[in-house]
Order: sequence, then C-alpha cells, then structure tokens
Amino acid sequence: MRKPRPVQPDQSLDSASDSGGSEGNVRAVDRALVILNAFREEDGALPLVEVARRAGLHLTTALRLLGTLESHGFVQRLAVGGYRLGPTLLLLGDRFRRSLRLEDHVMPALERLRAESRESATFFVREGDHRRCVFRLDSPQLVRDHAHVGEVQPLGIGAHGRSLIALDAPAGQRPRLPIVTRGERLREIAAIAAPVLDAAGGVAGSVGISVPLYRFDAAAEALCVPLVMREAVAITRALGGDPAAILN
Amino acid sequence: MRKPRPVQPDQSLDSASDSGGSEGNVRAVDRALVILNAFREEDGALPLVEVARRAGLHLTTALRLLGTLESHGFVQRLAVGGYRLGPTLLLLGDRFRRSLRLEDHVMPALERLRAESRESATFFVREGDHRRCVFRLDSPQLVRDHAHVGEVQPLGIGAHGRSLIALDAPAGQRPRLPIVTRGERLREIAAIAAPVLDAAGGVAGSVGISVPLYRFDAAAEALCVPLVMREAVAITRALGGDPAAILN
DNA sequence: CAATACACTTCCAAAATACGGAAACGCACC
DNA sequence: GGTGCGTTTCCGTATTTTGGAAGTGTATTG
Repeated sequence: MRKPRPVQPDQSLDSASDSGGSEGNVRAVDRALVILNAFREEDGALPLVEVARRAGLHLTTALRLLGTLESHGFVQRLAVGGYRLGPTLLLLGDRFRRSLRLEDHVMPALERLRAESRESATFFVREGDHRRCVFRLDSPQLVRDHAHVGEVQPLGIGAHGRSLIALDAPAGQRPRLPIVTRGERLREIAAIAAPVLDAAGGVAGSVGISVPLYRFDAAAEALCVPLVMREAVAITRALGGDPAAILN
Repeated sequence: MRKPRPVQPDQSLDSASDSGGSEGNVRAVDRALVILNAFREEDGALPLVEVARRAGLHLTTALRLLGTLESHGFVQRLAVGGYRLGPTLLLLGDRFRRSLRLEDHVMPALERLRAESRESATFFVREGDHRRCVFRLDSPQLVRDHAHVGEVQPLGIGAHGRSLIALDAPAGQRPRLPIVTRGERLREIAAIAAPVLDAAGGVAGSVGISVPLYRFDAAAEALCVPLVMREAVAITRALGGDPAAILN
C-alpha cells in the first residue's frame, strides 16, 4: 500500500496514487514527478496552492520541489506568479523521439499522406498494452480530429489499436490490411491504419490517416486505403523490414 | 572530479557542477534530473554504470533513482539492458509547447515558408539571455542544416539571435528587418529572421528560414526576405499584435 | 481605514528517508 | 573453473526531507 499520511490516524484514499507504484521509489523524486504530471495543457499557469492540491502535497513540500524543478528548467515560474511546464521538457521529449530513430522515415511518409489525402496523418508505437502517438500531422482542413503527440490510447480498439496487434494473430486469421474503422473509438471519426515492420521483423509502429466520418465516403476510402498501404510499405522498406508480411 | 563528500568537513562551495544551482534544492530530485540530462541523443541506450558515471552518482543511487524515473515513464528500461529516455517526456514536452499557445499560428506559417522557399523554417522564443528553438520544419532538400526542436542557442548572434532583440534598441537605431546573416553563427549557413509581436506588444518569438550558404545567392535572398516578413506579419496579426512595429 | 482572507515564503526540530559501503549475483569471456 | 564486469540486494546510519507554525505581502471586504 501507499502510505500517504506520516503520522495521521488513518484513512484517506485520495492524494497521489495516480500513476506509478510506490515500491522502492525515492519519495522526493516520486513526488516531483507527480507534480509534473499535475500540469494539464488547459491551464496556462498554476498557482502554488493549486499544484500542491493536485499533487496531494503540503504547500511547503510543493514549493521546495518546484524550486528544484525550476532550477533545471522542468517548470517555469512566471513573473506574474504561478508555474507551468518548462522548456527542458521540450528538449528531452524530442530526444526521446529521436532515440526511436524513426523520424527520418516516418515524417516524410506522414507528409505525403497528408498532402495527398488532405487529412490528418498519425504514427503510433506500441507501449506495453497501450499505444502512444509519436508523430502526427494535422489535416489542413478546418474540421478534423484533435489528437496530440505523446498521448496514450488503448490497444485493440481503433484502427491503429488493431493494426499494431494485427500480426500477432495466427497466420490464417489475420485481419485484412489496412485496418479501416468507422466511429469505432471516436464516434465521429474514421481511420485507416497499417503496421510497419523493422529489420528484426517486429512491429515498429502503425501509420495511418484519420478522417471525420461525414467526409469518409466511398471515394475517400478508395483514395486513402492504397495511400496508407503504400506508406506502410515504404517505411517498412526504409527500416529494413520485409514488406511481404503486411501485403498478405 | 566532482566529489560531494558525504561526511563533509565543512564549507561547501560545493559540487553540483553542471546545470542548476544547488541552493535550496531537494537533493534526490536534483540528482534525478541530472540523470535525465545525462542522456544525449547519440546514445541509444546507456547501461547503469554509464548513467551513474555521467551523473556523477554512486551506482546504488543511480539504480534507485532510475527505478523511480522508470515507474513514471521518464526513462525506459530496455529488455536487453540499459536505459533510455521515456515516453512521458514526449507528452510533457508537447504540453509545454502547447502552453505557449503559438502552435496554431506558427506551424502553418512555417509550412508556408518551407513550401515556398524549399528551405528549413524555424521559430525561436527568447528564454532569458538565450533563445530556444520551439518549432522547426526541415528543408525537403538533401543538403540542409541540422537543428532540433528544444535546442538552446545564444542571443545576439545569428539571425534569430539578433531578431529577438532587434526591437530592444532605441527607436532610431534599430536594425533593418528582417535580419539577414551569412555564416554568422554557423559558418556555412545563411539565415533570414524577423521578430513576431504579441497583443501586449512584447516579442513573442522569431520566425525565419535557414539556407546552406552556397545556395543563398541574390535570387534566393530576393525570394526569402519578403516571405519571412510576410509570415512575421501574419503571425503577429494572428496573435493580436501590431505589425507596424516590425514594418518600419 | 481597519479587518479579514488568501497566496506565498521562511524557519526549524524531528524522524523518516535516501544514502552508499559491502557483498551476493549473473554472465561473458578466458 | 576462474576472472572481470555490470547489476542487484541488504542494511545501519546520518543526511535530508518533511510539515507545523508563524511571518510577509497583497487583495478583498466591511
């Protein structure tokens, strides 16, 4: 169990608790990271009290932790008062992405997809039993879905969610690629996605397009399906993978 | 060598060494953040020993800290062994960027710049006495400069470095906009940049194009200069700023 | 203008926490 | 089977973090 209260009598069930475990974790660090996760994009800048409240920390503690985070650029303290996330995160986030060594091949593919379909193009990677959006280019059109790089979504549902596990199925029972869904995970969105393989034969990720459902008629589908397959193959080739496996 | 001295005879003047200060910082957190900064993109995965060495930490300490970082997704432990940066950084980095509330206006502008110039387009924001690359689109051409989102560069040098402080000068002595440099910060790169203003009249950032010097002839300059000015004005307008100040 | 409320900051003693030495473990390579 | 290297567990200690309380400053109210 996590024990939030030091001396306190008992109970409580709130406070921290969200993400990680508490097993063998360095408490101060744990709390600092909880603070970082307390920032949601909607809020411009959070006052100390609010940060402390969200993280379930004593004011003094939050203040000290924020000070340390600030000195490394993980949060910024605004002149007017209040804190927000800091620029070091931008640097590290981009470093993480580059460590995947996908950017050079994936971004051009997404650019082609977006240019030719005029819809949003996205690339997911599997992360345990979830998937994470790692690259994304928004549709140039006004009406589009709104998704963000970094977001986590479930596996098994949605075009990408199924595409990432499509090749896990026994050889005979694999779904037809690309996966096409209509309003499956998000009611008003259709999506087309196909897996991408690396040199080791593993699934490196999933490329695809998402389209507002009302715009996804037969013509749009006929346009998008081959586009997605073409780029899935292109990325797979670029990574040294064997396109045969997705061309079944 | 950095040797903090556990038992500490006296004084201090301390260790800390690299980044932040050590004044009033929570040590465990401080160290954890130093660990994150120890990851450079070049290295795929670092073994524990290497992380500990770079961060100047005892092996045991690094192990514990990495464990905590991992449980929040700030680092990943690869099956084969070794650590690398984790996906949570992607999420937070993007959140930081969105908190600037520039994306909607800046990215389309960069896309137009790149499309019309076929060169790399970049957006910097000022950060104290430095500047940070916040948005960037790479040139579609093979030969181009290599810069990354998140990187910090000096103020006062380079086209963006000067553009960001151009309006700080007294009204009569302001440099002509856009700023055009040839091989100033990077020997083989030319750049064109202009500041962008927000509704408060402050400098929100700097937009521009960078071009390999050998390609930057009179024709290229004649093409790029008006493009950059056009987009600087467009972003300024979108942010509610007054374009007059950059058009003088 | 006094009085109250609220956000933030400083101080400090207590103790819980993180530290790091040592030693065990696992593995590859001799 | 032995040696070297990277990793992990264990554990006593004292360093570090903690959070109560009180102080400062600014806004809000009566």
